[in-house]
Amino acid sequence: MESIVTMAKAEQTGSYKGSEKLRPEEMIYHEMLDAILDRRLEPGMKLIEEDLAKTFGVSRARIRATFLQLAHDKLINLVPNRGAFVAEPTIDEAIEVFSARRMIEDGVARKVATSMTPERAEQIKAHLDREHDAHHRGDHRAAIILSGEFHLLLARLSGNLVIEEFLERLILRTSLIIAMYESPQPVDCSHTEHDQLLNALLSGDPDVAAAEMSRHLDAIRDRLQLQRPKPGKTDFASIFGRIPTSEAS
Amino acid sequence: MESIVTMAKAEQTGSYKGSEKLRPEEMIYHEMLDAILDRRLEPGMKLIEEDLAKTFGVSRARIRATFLQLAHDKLINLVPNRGAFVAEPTIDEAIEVFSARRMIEDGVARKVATSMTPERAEQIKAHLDREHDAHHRGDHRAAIILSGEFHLLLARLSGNLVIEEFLERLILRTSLIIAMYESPQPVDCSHTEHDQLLNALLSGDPDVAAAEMSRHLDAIRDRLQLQRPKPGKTDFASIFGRIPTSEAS
DNA sequence: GCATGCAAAATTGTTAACAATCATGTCAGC
DNA sequence: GCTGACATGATTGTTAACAATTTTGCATGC
Repeated sequence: MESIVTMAKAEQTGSYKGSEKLRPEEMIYHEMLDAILDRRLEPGMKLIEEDLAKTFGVSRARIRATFLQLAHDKLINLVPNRGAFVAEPTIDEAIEVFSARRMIEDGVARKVATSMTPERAEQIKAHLDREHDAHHRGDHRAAIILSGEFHLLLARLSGNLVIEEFLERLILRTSLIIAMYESPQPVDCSHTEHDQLLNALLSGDPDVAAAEMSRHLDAIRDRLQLQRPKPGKTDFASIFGRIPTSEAS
Repeated sequence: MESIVTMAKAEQTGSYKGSEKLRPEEMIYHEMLDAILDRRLEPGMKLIEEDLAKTFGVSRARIRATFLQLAHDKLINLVPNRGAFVAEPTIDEAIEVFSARRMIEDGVARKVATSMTPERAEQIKAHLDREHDAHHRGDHRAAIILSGEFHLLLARLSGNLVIEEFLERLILRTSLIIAMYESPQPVDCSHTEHDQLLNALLSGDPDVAAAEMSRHLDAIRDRLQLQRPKPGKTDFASIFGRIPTSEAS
């Protein structure tokens, strides 16, 4: 099974086969990343160093280093003397991430809108074609990846590496949030929203572009189920009232 | 000698003495941070694991973990099989960092301007008073710290923890850039610019606030000497023409 | 039956020794 | 005298064992 992340890198660089030659440390980081974003590792799950070390055939030291990376990206939590746990972004956290993205990507949209060229427009259109392709093929997995990369492409076009790297992490974090809070029937309509975004960018008006970007990010957020208590591993709320304390009802 | 960072934390929390109780790992991170920002560790300098381990009385493993943190913040470079080196931000990198800050802090300024309250205004004014104090006392060190914290305060008032944390790293990175490229006679006039910024924020107009923030960040950048080749450790350029190859002139 | 305390197991944190890699200096050969 | 191979030393990368901590299970006492 391909990994979401290595696939993403492959899409980006155009050489998927090359991903086999990743250094072991990067390989492990990406494998764990994928497992988390795929929810093969559920939020809150304990990550035991030695088990992972054996699984990947490396020493615990390397797993520890990988943990530091993932913790830095807020994808796992590191608790002293307790270990590592897959992150469980709260609703407030999710809202803040979207808010942060809006602040940053508004700026990205402004820059891209005011620095648009025919070549860049073509580049964006080519990407949208691939998004549409994936959508029509019914490839939900690829659609999610490409959707994230659309935002990353705009960040790259804005010409600032610092912003690009930060947004990359924020998009990963968003992926975890979506994995955790997405509605049961995932209605992936973001590809049409990306079309609208392109139109706004082509208008050349930074305010129009920023407004459209904000609308898009809000729409993604609003498609999530951020109002529910959303059961964790131990969900008391949905059990209360049904617990047979002695012999009630 | 107090550390810049622990001082900063102390200013922030109001309890400097408490910094002694930092966990050793954090202590080491902050010590190294300070040394880098103070230029006691010069850009490009090799950081040898064992020496540092002995210096701090810990194992190499901890130093290694600290390196990962610092590398993530782009304050050191980690080269496989070669070791760790204090980062040497290039001119292009410096320009990108300021550009990134402008994109983010424009948004911060907009939010703060539109959500201003009398209490918040007082909070900002109180901070500015401390900046003026430090300036009039001639305490350049404190002035630099407080200047950075001014921007962090605005980020906090913008109410987004994600942005706040990212900006904190970016400010550290800016500090290294300033340490590397500041002009010989440091003219610290940023405290008056912060006054102007407050006025803009009080106007309540997001566009005015964002414009003032951009102007301020550009001003900081323009006070640096980013045009020079800026000699590294081994400065050939300034030696060329004087080297006696055999017996020429 | 339930809470409390204790002991054993599991897991993380730390250290030291060993292996692999890279930088430095030396020497032979041209 | 200069170039390149080689040996040496320094440094990083890795592993395994040990110490400290937390979790779990069990027994004891109420």
